[in-house]
Amino acid sequence: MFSAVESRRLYRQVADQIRLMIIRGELAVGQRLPAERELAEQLSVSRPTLREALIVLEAEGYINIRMGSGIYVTRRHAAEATGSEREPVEGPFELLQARAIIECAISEEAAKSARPEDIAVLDEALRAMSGVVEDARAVLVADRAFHTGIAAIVGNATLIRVTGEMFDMRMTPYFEKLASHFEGPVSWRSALEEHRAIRDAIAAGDAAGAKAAMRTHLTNSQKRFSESFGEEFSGEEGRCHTAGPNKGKAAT
Amino acid sequence: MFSAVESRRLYRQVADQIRLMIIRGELAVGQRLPAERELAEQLSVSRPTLREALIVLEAEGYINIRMGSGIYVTRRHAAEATGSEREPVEGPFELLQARAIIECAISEEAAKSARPEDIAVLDEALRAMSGVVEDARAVLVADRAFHTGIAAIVGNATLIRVTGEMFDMRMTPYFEKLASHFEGPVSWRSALEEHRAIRDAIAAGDAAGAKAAMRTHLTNSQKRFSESFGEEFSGEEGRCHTAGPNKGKAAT
DNA sequence: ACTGGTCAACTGGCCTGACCAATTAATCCG
DNA sequence: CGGATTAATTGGTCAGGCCAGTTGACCAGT
Repeated sequence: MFSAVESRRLYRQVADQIRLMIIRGELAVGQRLPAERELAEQLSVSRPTLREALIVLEAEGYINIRMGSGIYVTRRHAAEATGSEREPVEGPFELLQARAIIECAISEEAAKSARPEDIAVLDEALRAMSGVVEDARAVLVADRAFHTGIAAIVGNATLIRVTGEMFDMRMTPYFEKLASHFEGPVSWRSALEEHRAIRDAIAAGDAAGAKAAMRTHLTNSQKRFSESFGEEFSGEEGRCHTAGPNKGKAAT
Repeated sequence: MFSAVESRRLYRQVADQIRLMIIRGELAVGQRLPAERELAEQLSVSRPTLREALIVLEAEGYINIRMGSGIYVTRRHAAEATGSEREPVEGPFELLQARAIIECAISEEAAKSARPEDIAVLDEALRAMSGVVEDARAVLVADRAFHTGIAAIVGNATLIRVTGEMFDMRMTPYFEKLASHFEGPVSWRSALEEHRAIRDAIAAGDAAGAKAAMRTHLTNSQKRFSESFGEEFSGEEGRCHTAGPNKGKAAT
């Protein structure tokens, strides 16, 4: 296989260069870039080419172009604002943050309409989880059952599906590899206790309490994760596919 | 209010138009688009403008531009990159309820960390929407941009993706057929007003207000829907709390 | 008949230069 | 001093042109 050489289009080279400067922090967030005409001259390209590069960066969410005003740096990392999605999975911390926001709201809602039958479902999931804490695979099934069970209380299929899909994102090889470092009987038992707190709040019809308990749970999950991996990953810059059990630095 | 002059950037209108044609399947995947010069003439824009629109679509992954060869449609949905073609569509009311719960929480969070640049993005979406209220296609694009724009404020790619995916569920033939009965310039103008309220609350850093405004917006959407729904298909009852059988099943 | 090379038509990539429209700040007037 | 006006700045769009890569038809050599 002779790696098809892709002749880089000029506007892409320009976009790459500016994007790199933003990521490296050489262009501060909020800072205004030079005018298009000036920028084009500095980069030795024509204005249309420079504009095409800027449009790419705007589509990626790095900059914001305002008519008559100027070009401004909006964010430093690709938090993707426009659907130019990259890898199907986002970072672990990002995922947990999203789950915290969404599932907290769901728990709050669930507490308002929980019936005895719904609580029974949660109890079943808890019981199952307590019995398989040693089994890395089985415990995940029980964990998932608990979280989707909460969504099921609201009685909304979309919520159940979204909750399940977010949970399933950890079922990728990359996530499992990372998870194997911090998930263990000890951490699962902690998670189980937090689950019980959530269940109790929902059973009591305590919406605020359920929300808080869920937030505590997912925040702690995040904490357990970061502790096991140390600060090397705290930056959590993209898919560092650092194989190996030893926690090597994310060689990017 | 006075129908806001269409001051939208031209290349975005062009991009929106082509993107919608792709999403709707009017342009088949793999199909080659007309040459840039010809396309520009058909759309009554200059070639540079058309190019800028195409570059946006390429950055979003909808098309693939091969120099010397042509422009090809690569995929129909932005989310198709994951390869998972989802079909299990839930009911309209169910979807709106789920969005209400989830997007309320996101708005609440967004209000806590909104910066001027983020508000500028929302304003851009609002302005775009106000100019195309008459255009059933274009208004959807602006609507989507507003909702994902809020998620983008939090800076979490997962939230952006989930928000976008939920929105895109209305892009199915079934939903569009139903929507055609209740969506119109009048209802869109109401939605626009509600959007403005949400934007103002977020800009003011009012978390509770943002949450409430978003809930009002999606509740009203549901109301608008059900009113027209009732006229067309009178009799149909309480579909909004379906999912009865799901209530017992935790693991899906 | 098949292979390899040449060539012309087509298509995207890039440029120059200009004008329009929105924004912003300096300026003027009440 | 404050609001309205003007002028400079900046992004948005356009026109036309040239260059470079792609493609396929055509032709010479094996």
